[in-house]
Amino acid sequence: MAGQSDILRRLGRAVTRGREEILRILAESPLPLTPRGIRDKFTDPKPDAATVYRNLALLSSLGLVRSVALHERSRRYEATEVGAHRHRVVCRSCGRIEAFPARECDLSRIENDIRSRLGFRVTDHSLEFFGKCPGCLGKGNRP
Amino acid sequence: MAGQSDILRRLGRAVTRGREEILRILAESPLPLTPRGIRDKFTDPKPDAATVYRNLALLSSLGLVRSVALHERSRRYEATEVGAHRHRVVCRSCGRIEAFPARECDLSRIENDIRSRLGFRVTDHSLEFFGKCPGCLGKGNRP
DNA sequence: GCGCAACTTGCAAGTCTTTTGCAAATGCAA
DNA sequence: TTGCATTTGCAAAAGACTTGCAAGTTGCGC
Repeated sequence: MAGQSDILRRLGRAVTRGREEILRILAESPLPLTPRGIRDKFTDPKPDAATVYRNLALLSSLGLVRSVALHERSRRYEATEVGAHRHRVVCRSCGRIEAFPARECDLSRIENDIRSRLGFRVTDHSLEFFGKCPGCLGKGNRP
Repeated sequence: MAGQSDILRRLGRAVTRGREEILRILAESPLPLTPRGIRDKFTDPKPDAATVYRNLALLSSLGLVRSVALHERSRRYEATEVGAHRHRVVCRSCGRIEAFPARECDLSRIENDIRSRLGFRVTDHSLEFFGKCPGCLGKGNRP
């Protein structure tokens, strides 16, 4: 998809291998990735970690990628897909993350409520579920 | 509230000043605090940062406190109040965090869906809204 | 294609949060 | 009060990110 490179170009930002790869890697990943995980998916020569961080910050400020907070040590990023709206299920035992496309997450009423009661303009939200995955439920550790 | 100290005692964990203070500080805070922020609220002598981290890990594993991921550099913690269920609104411009007691966040249908479709047993969820607070909306920076 | 200016990258060093080892201090049950 | 497991403080380390700077690329006009 050249659309995102166009966005970069139009904003006067260079289209580099690093940036295109990050967008591709995130677009192909079913789950959000850490900066480290992203770098690992590069074929050699891998970019410096600092470059990955800088590019994620840039792409994030342009709205092309988005960071996801999953109570982990490191942050994760995912590609911003127009229209698509995913949430995640995280296993507290093994850390497994699974995407969960909420068929209808109607939070618009709550968002309206927030606007009228607090004067906040909500631009996005994050919704994650935590619990135990089937595998860990079977093992019966810490039920 | 002595109930929480009882829980510690019953589990064979010592009831120390550090632990009681953390529970009290979090219970009194309207917003989730970082480990650093918690330590700052101690009256001298303040515990070592390592102790705060260790105790937060302990209290968290016992379910007495819970960590909240707000896309910040540091994690935040809040006291677990039975029944109470809060969400937060975070300003992307100034970082201001506001508690938002959702009158009805009916995610139970989604949680049921997750259980039946993925086999995941959901124990809790995190829901945060991001946007701009009234103050920053007024300033008109990055509308 | 060429060259310049602006933007990017790699590298190294630095910051900040969180974790860990260990000996001294403390909590608690008997 | 004693004994012993649990906790704490301290110091060092690990890990995630950030920043300064010189060298390397990209984009644009020619």
